[in-house]
Amino acid sequence: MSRLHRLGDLQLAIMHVLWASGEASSAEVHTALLQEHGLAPTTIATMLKKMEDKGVICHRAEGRQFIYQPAVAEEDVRQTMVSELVGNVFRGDHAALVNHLLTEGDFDPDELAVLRARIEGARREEGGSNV
Amino acid sequence: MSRLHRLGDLQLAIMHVLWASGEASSAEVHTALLQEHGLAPTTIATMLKKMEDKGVICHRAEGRQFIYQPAVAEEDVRQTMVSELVGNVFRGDHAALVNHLLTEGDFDPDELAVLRARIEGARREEGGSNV
DNA sequence: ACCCAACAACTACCGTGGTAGTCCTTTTCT
DNA sequence: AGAAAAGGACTACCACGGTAGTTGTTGGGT
Repeated sequence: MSRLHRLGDLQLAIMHVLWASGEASSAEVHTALLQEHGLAPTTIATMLKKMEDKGVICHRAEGRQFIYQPAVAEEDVRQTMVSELVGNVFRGDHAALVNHLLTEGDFDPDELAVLRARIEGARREEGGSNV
Repeated sequence: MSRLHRLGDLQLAIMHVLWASGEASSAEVHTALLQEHGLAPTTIATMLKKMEDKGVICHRAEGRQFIYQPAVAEEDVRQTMVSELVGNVFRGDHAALVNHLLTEGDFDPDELAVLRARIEGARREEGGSNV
């Protein structure tokens, strides 16, 4: 039932590296995040260890190196994080969040078209025969 | 420029009480949250103090009691929290979050209609004639 | 006048995210 | 073989959210 995966900023950044590349060594994650975060290699290694304890990633040894892989799907994490945001900030009103995004965000016409199509799809799915 | 207001779960729950009622004493906040959280009165009081230190609420003395008021707008907090979620979880792709919500969330037809209207509005504003 | 209840203040403690240093082992290069 | 580099293990620390007990003061009721 996809228990909740609440991740911190750095943890999410690391997960994105792993999701994108499928797997990566500590050093690879470090170099991937060096530009935006500029952290020490040991920081990444420590975080990877903590994340493995947490169960969101797992590792396999390759020679002396550890190769890490995601143990949770990006979709699951998104699910958890969005649910929590909706629950805590928007008091469970997910439509209010969409509204907020539409009001605040600058969407270009292409994105809006995609979203409109999505809504049409959801509407058909939801209402079924009668709408 | 509305610096970032990152709030925890309990802090958000407290803020909702204050936003809803305009102002409240520690005891009032406690009773308001008693059902869902069931926390000790001192816990609420401590949290209120920390939040005031943080600058998200302020208080005024009324007799021996402190009456707390929000010092940040709900919209500002939403802005911060959503921006952070979009940045950290969706890598800045706000449309992806809307997409996620449309895919995952169960919206009833009414909500969908409202959202569709919103999108139409945004589209006109964005791409169409000047506004 | 006195005692109790209310309430703020202070202190304490835990978990976790984030950051990093040091140490120990193993491999590799000279 | 011996030194250096690489990389995991262990330890340490800080900030902050969350949770709550203890203390001290003060105002109100009897």
